This record gives sequence, C-alpha cells and structure tokens, in this order.
Amino acid sequence: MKEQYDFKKQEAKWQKFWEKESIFKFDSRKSGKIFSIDTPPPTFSGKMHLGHAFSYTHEDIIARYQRMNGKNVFYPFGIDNNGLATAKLVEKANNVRFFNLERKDFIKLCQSTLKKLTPDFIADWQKIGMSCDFSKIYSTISPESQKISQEHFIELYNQDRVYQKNSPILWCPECQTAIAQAEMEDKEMPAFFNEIEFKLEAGGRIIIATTRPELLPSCVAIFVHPKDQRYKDFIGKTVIVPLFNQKVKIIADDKVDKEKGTGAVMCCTFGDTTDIEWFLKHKLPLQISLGKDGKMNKLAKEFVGLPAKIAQRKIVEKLKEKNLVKDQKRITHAVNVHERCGTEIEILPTKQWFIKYLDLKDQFLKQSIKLNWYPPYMKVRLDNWIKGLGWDWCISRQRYFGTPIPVWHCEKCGEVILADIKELPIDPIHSKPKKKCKCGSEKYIPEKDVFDTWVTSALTPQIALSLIKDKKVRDKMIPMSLRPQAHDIINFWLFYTLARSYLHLKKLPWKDVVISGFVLDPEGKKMSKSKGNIIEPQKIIDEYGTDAMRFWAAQSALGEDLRYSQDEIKIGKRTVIKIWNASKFALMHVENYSPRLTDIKYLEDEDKWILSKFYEAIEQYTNKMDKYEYSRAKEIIDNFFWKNLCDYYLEIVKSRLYNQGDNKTKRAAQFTLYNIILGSLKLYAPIAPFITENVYQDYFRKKEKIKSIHLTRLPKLEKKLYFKKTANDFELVIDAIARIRKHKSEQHLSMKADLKKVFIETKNKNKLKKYLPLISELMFVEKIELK
RNA sequence: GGGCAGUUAGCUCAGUGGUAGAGCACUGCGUUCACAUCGCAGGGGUCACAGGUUCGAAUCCUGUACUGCCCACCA
Repeated sequence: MKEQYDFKKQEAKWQKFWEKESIFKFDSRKSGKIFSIDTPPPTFSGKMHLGHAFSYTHEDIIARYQRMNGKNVFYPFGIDNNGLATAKLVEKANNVRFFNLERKDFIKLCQSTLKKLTPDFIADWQKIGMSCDFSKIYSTISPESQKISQEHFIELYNQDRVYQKNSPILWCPECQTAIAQAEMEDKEMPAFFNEIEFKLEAGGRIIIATTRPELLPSCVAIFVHPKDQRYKDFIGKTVIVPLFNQKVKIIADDKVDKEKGTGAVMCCTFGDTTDIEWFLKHKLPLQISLGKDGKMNKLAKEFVGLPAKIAQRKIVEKLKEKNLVKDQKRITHAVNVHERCGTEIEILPTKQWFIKYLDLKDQFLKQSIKLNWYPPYMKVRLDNWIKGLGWDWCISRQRYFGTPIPVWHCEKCGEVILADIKELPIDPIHSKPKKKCKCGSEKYIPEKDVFDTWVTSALTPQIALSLIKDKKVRDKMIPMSLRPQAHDIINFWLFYTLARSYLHLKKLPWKDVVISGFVLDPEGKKMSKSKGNIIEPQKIIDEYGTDAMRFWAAQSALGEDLRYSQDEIKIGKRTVIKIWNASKFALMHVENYSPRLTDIKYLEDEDKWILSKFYEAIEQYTNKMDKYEYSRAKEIIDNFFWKNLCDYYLEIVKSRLYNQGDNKTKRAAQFTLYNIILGSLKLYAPIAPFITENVYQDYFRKKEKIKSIHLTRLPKLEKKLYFKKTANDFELVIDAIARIRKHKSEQHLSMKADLKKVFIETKNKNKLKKYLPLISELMFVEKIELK
C-alpha cells in the first residue's frame, strides 16, 4: 500500500469501478429480501446544492447498510424534469420566454437543453458516492413516465375523481400558469397602505384602507364589522367607487378586523383569498380588471394595458389630484408569492382541471398512521396539512413543457373525449381521438394544458418500479420499503404520493419514511442565493473528498438540521486518513497471513478484549442502523475504531507483530487484526464508501474473493469470538495504562521514558497481577506495585 | 393566532430516574520504529428559568422565556 492516500484519484477510480462492474445493478433474481427505495428524483433546475448532498448521503448510507445486511436493494435514480422548474431553467439557459415561441419549438428547445445538461447534473449525484443503479435512470418527462402519468389520470377520470371547473385559482403572472396551494410562500414586501375616500350615493363618505388601489375597478363591495359603532349606520348603503364610478354596497361581515386600517375594507374580485370567500358567501358579481399577463384590462379604462404596479402608482396619483387619498403609510407586509419565481400571486377565475380528494381527508389521515415515520414527530406535519386542506388538487398548468392532459373536447357538445389507453403517451394537439363523440360530431378541440409536475412525481413508486421488467416481481414490491426525503416537501411530494397511492391502489406507497433536516449556514441561517451564503458541495468534495463530506453529513440524526462547519468536514477527512494509516500498519503485518479459525486457540487476552469490544460494537451498530439511526451507528464505530483499536490495541499488539518468524502468538495477533480491520472497514463502508473500498481492494479482495466491499456481508456476531469475562478483566489493564500515561504526563515525561517504579491503585489486585509484565513492557516501567 | 421541535462546556452535539459526557477549540507535554492530516494529558458546565413529583431530576409533570420550522392571517 502506498504511503499517502490520494482521495481525488481514488474516489474517481472507485466510482468508475462501481459503474463499470455494475456493482449496484439491481437483479430481482439475486438472493435476499428486497429492500426498495423510492429515491427522490432531484428537480432539474440547476446544480446540486449542499442540502442535496446532505440528505442523499443519508439515504445512501441506509441503502449501503441494507445491502451489506443481506438485502437485495432496489435503489433507482431518476430526474424530475417535467415541470415548471425545468422549463424556467431552459428559458434562462437560452434567454427566451416560452410564450414567445411556438409550442413545439419550445418543447424541442427543452429537450435539446436537457440532453446537453443532464450528464453533468447526474455526475454530481454520482460524485457524492450514491450507490444507485445508474445504468437505468428514469426521467419524469420521458415517454414512459408520461404514459404512466396519463394512464393514471384516465383511471381517476373513470373513477369520477377528475373534474374541470371554472373557479378562482392562484395564478402566477410571471410564469403565466395556475399554481397549487402548496407552491405559495410568504415574502415580506414593502407597500403603501392607502386610505381612500369613497362617496356615499346618498351623501357622506367612508374611508377604506388598501394596499391594492389598482384593484379599484374590480371593487364589488365594501365590508365593515357588524359591531363596529363607527359604521353602524353605513351598512346597506351604496357607495360610488372613485375614478371608476361603479356603485357597490356596504356589507357587514365579522371577518373584518376593526383594528386594521380604517376598519372598512373593499372587496375586489379578486385581491386575496378572503375576497373569494366573500364573493361566494355574499354572491357578489365577478369583476376582473387584471389579465393573466399581470396587466390591467379594459375594465381599468384609461389604465388599460399597464402592469399592475404601474397602474397602482398612476391610480394613486389620480386619486391624490382629486384629494381622495386621506393618508398613505409605508408598511411592510407579508404577501403570497410563487416559490419558483418570487412573483406576487394573483387570483384569477380560469378553467382548470382538478382531482377531487377533499372528501378523503380522513382516509389520508388513516394512511398517515400506518406509515412508519422516522423521526415520528414528522407525522404531525402531514396530518396538519391534510386537516387544513381547503381546495381540491388543481392539476392543470398553462404551460408548454410537461405531460399533456390526454383529452379532447367535442366542439359541438363540449363532452370530454378521453385518449385510448393503448395510444399513450399522446399529445392531443398532435393527434386525434379514435372515435366520434357521442353526439356524433367529429370536430374536437385538443386540451392544451399540461399536468403540474407533482401530478407525475406523485407516481414515482410506479415510475421507479417500471424499470423492473418482471411484472410479478414489480407487483410484489408495492408498498416499497422506504421513502427518503427532506421535510420541506412533506406537504407536496409525500402527501401527493400518499394520496395517489390511496386513490389508485388503496395501499400505502411505502412502509417507512425517513425525513432529513436542512443544512444551515455556519450562523444557523437558511442558505439562499439572495443572502449570498451558499456553500457548494462540489467545492467541499474537491477540497476534502466525498468521504469527508459524508462523515460530516452522517453526524446529524434524521430530521435534525445541521449547520455547515468546515471544522467538521476536516474531522471527516482526518478519519479517512486515520483509517488509511491504521489499515496500512495492520496489513503490513498480515501480508502473508491467511486467516485460520484454528488460530483462535492461541489468542492472548488483549486479542480477546478487542474481539469482544468489536462484538459489542457490531451488535450496537446493527441495532442503530436497523432503526435508521446512522449518526448513532457512526458514533459507535468511531469510538471503537479510534479509542479501542488505534489508541490501545494497536499499541499493545505491536511488539508481538514485530516479532520475526511464524510463532503462534503472532498468528493469533494476525488473526485478530485481519478480522478487526476487515470488520471495521465494513462498518465504515456505508458511511465512507471510497476509503473502505480502496483498502479492501488493495488487500482483502484477493483473500475474500468478493468483487467489492459493498457486496460483502457485515461482520457476523460470532459467539466463539466473544469473551466477555476476559474482556472485562482486561479493562483493568486499559485503566492501568491510562493511569501511567497520566502520571508521565504530569511529570512532563515522554511516554517512552523509563520508570523505575510505579504504584497503581486497584480494587482487583489479583486479576491485574498477571498482566503486570505486559504493562511493564508497554509503558517502560521496571516495577509496578499494586495498592 | 395554531402546531411541531429545540435550549447541556467557547462551538457542534450525546446523555430520558442514581456521583455531568464526546469531538472540535483552548492549555501543557511528547516526534526515528502506521499516522504532525499525529500521540498523551489537562482546564472548562448552578444541564434556559420557576414551581411540582421523588429518598434522589439534565432526565418525569406544570408553567414561563427564548430559538428554529410548518400552517393560518396578511384589506
């Protein structure tokens, strides 16, 4: 073995080796129970970030552990590239907007851009040492995935779970599409809180407060609180909206906050979700002044065609001219923005497709109970979300790039014509229905909308399993064993997958769910581009290596957030080097040794001690790993390896190893070292796959005959290598060594300084006595007296 | 406003009823013989606060404060 470990060279080498030798290829005929993982397909929207490196390391540790524990691991890899995020990346990369291109040209552009960028994107995931089967990768935009998505849509349609409805929907003017409830987020924005005077028809005035004066043309009512003394006499009266002159009523509703603004508020269809509520409850007219492109329409009269923000400024100017603005306060308030682009959400009535599921809330909650949650408290987040659901699932998006909704509409009677299952996947724009409409018409209008990305990614269990050709095997694999993911998308991906699995199969999609936390910056803040505190995993890997990065990631338990700290990465790197050095030393002494079980009978007590310590470590490690507590498992192997093995055993056993010739006690030491080093490497292998593979290949492979350490089995609990009593007694030696070390340290002596005489206090003089020669030799003490 | 989690050494975190732990950082000592990308040793904490249960509480209960996250509100 070479002197220094070159992680850059070796990590690249072993990654290639795994690919070339198909080490992680799934074969359903292999032995062992299947452990299947519903790998999160990363959204194709840019580079891998540190949070990815963190959580994908967690699931990979689990996958590698399960594999070495004898399971036949199905660990696919996919890319989520069918949605808005990908389309936006394509727009940015090519400096275009989708609506300026022909639909088919934009789709072509997406496909060519994907082709160009995908290899580098996947390389990032391979670089962090993921043990997926990269020979078969699914993409959520592939024809196969589209087919699955469309099939399942048709299934739901036939179950009467799909409907189309004209309704107020959350709309992003930037992306020009409907979005789902879950895609909104809060953002603090500065605004003016304007107090505007409205004249009553019968004389008098009322002052309302608003941040959205540009919506005056859509004002359909004024609301006040029923118990507000100030406005008691106004209820039921008619006011005239300034500038636009429509007449609206003053209505009482207890949802009005008396304390806010002037206590009087205008209702516009639609400014926010409360407006929708009032619109429905009080049967108000629908007045839309804002277009899908975020510009004012002709209802805004002279302000037509202006973007909302500019219209707002001009309208306020005009109101000021007429002396109708009574006050204007600068405030910051939280507004709903689209999480993908940060644009303020508008509410527009449009025709959209929905999946009906609000009636199934209780069923979903029951499914949530059946799942095994790691950590358990994450369940509450899903439950809260389910309980709070207020809308059916809006699945349509007004975009070009995505899975088309496979239907046509009859031009004559409006009936929906479903595509034939055998024809899928189809794009209705480019094909025709096979049959006439029931009404006899042959004229149809193709559906132009596409599915939202989550509609398809909620089917990842089905898509992932479609990579397996044998249907019998596939069917047996539902529910899958594990869904790993981060907590930010419990409301989306986890919920939607659970919901769809229930809708289609009445089954859980998986048995276990493990939830990773987030990576925070060194100050404990969320990382974001705007804050400029992004730390790139690629740089860390370049400087310290993947194993070091994985050691860092592995220290955090499931669900726990972890602050990034360079020091912690350095500790990981040190562990890699320590593994290298300790192995190098040990293997130097077992070069010509092949393990023979008969050597057990020559074991010395220190051998029995370390073997027993290792036996206990395996037991505890396995126990933790089985519960997905990899950070605890890491502590156990770290502790064993650094303290017991490197600090004590290797020091104690040195003199026996340096002994020339093939004597029995040396062979026993070699037997011990061989097993302990190989065993430790195996326990470290899920966490640090590269260094362990490297040492294994350099030395153990020719003796163990298995192609990769990652295909070997974890060390077994061998009762005949567990010597509990001897190990307990030997702790006295460890204690004595520590005491002498302390004594020398206090006397400012070298550990190798000779001592004439040392006193050791012990409760077990008799037991310690027989070890005195060993301690004397090891600690350079001529005489030890026990007290 | 509702919910979830957390608060232990300077930092990151273990520790769920029995005399406070680890790693990092810090200090001192020590290098031919696996490793200075090192070894050995040391200093350092009224376990957020206040009550309660108990022979005994970091640990169980109640309340408070603070931090983070999710949800709701956001005219």
